Amino acid sequence: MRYWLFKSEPSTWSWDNQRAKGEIGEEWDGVRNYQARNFMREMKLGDLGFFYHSQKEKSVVGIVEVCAECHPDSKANDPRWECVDIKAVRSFTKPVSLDDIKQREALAEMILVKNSRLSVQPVTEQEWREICAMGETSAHK
DNA sequence: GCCAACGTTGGC
DNA sequence: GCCAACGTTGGC
Repeated sequence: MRYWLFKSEPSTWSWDNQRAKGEIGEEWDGVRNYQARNFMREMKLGDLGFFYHSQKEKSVVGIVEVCAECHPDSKANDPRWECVDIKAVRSFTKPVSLDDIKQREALAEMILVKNSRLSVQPVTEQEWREICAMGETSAHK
């Protein structure tokens, strides 16, 4: 099982929009970048991902799960573009900001930091654990 | 709002 | 197949 990060502008598609879809989830449509698409092709059912708000917030706000593997993007009129479906799993009790991430030595090599323009990217297990620990206080397990 | 970094397109 | 021109993203 692998870990990922999905980036979205809240004004286009926010964490609230995503959560409103519940267990059904939603297509991660709109990706028009080969690197990002290729990562989605590698995703498997049950893989987990971070949901990141770009632009003003610049924070990881919650956790999502892949609930449909790669398929054609229903909103694209070009068959090259594909996407997975994801559903919200839970919200962070404390969103983890890009600043927080940059301050951690262990997270300095994240693609989020190194290549800010890639909207779908893999996350290592160590990075996953670190950010989960930062975002979820012990009070909420 | 600016601009650096990165992708894509198309002429040659 | 190269590369200049252009477009987009996202942090600042």
